[in-house]
Amino acid sequence: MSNTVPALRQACLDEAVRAIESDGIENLSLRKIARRLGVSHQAPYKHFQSRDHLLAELTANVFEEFGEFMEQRSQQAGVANELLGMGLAYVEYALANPLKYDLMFAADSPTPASHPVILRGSDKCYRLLRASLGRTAYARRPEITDEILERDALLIFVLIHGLVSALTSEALKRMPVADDARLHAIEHTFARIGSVLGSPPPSRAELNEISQSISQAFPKLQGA
Amino acid sequence: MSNTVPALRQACLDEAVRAIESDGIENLSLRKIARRLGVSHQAPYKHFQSRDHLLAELTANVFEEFGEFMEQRSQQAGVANELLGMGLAYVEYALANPLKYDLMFAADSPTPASHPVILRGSDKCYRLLRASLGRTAYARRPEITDEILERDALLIFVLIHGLVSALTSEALKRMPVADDARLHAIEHTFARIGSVLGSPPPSRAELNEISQSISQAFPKLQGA
DNA sequence: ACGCATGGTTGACAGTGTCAACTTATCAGA
DNA sequence: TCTGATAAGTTGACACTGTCAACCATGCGT
Repeated sequence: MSNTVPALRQACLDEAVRAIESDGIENLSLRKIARRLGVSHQAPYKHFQSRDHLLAELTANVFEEFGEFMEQRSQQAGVANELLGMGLAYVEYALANPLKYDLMFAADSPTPASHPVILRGSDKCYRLLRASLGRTAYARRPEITDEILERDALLIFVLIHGLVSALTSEALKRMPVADDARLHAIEHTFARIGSVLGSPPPSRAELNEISQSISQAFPKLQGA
Repeated sequence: MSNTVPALRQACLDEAVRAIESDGIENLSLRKIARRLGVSHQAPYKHFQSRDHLLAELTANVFEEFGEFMEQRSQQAGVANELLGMGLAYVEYALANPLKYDLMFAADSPTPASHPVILRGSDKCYRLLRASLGRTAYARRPEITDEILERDALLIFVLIHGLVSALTSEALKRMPVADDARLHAIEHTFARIGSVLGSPPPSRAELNEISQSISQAFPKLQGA
């Protein structure tokens, strides 16, 4: 077959995620990968034009994994809680894989605009959110036009992304945020998402639903 | 005087922000700074233990600048609009200085937890937000306990930080977000902050106030 | 049998952070 | 005034990085 993927290419990608997760993303070095794979320092360059191209490929893969994770979780949650399930999956994935999350959304190194490969996975993620939002009761309210729905989809992303970003930001860890606020950040955020969309505050029962889902998804709220 | 700050030290810091703003933060090199200042490659090390120590110092300065900017703007806005003024100042500063913003909040390189210098400025920023929130009508509602206020302060930070982060993220620039939603993201977010805090939706007049402040702060919504 | 693309090699170059050692100059205290 | 220490700046080296260039093997289509 002419389309078999060379083994080394995949091995590089695999080793790269291991390296990133142990040494951090900006300490990733193609030479180190080559060394660990017992191969010459130039071998990876036969499969990736440059370090950034490898990063971009990796990012695309992570986006796909991320999207699949969210899709699966939101389906498991059932129609009524689809959006909540997806949101929690988002946070769960991000907190469990902070470096992969950085790969996707950190402004700096990994994702120059010149690597369209990345679209492969990132498109899907956003469509997932919008589609899910479109299926909620909220979307059936008469005043919710397509335009408003689009704006609110972005707003929800902003909120959840901000939550994750704040929870993993080194800066915020050091700010004088009350411990209670930090501990309940996820719960509090999800409890207020309805209000953001103009729904009445959640009922006692809905709040319990949320708390329960959260304590299930985050048995131990992450430490360092 | 024994406490005069060496000129080279300040020159390094100044040159560093210039370098960062032209070449990006991870391309900052102490050697390049030394070269541009016409000085040997080791001279900066007499003033900064390591590259990261310089970055940390820089970050502390930026945090202070950021805090002062927000404080000033929120005072200008007057008591009634203090919080709105501060929020807009936050976004304005971040969009005008994306690399400085990264310096403060990017997870990766600049801010290892081992550089307590940074607290110097970051503490103040958060206290500013909480104090400002504490002076609003919202805070005088009987059901708003200290605990809730703390949680909401964090929630507001999450929302605004997420907004900025989304607007500057390379990933999001490429996602299939509707143009209208992107263009009105700031406006939409601020229009909904009240709802997040459980206030009734803003009146027509309040919405106009917001739009006006925004178009004043962002004469041209930023391009690339 | 030939040629040639593919995947691999070694070698070099410029650039980086950082350690170490050497040179000054400045300034305090004897 | 001499002395010595300390701060500020120098040169030199080392290990590391990404990447260019050239070379070598293998295997496949003509």
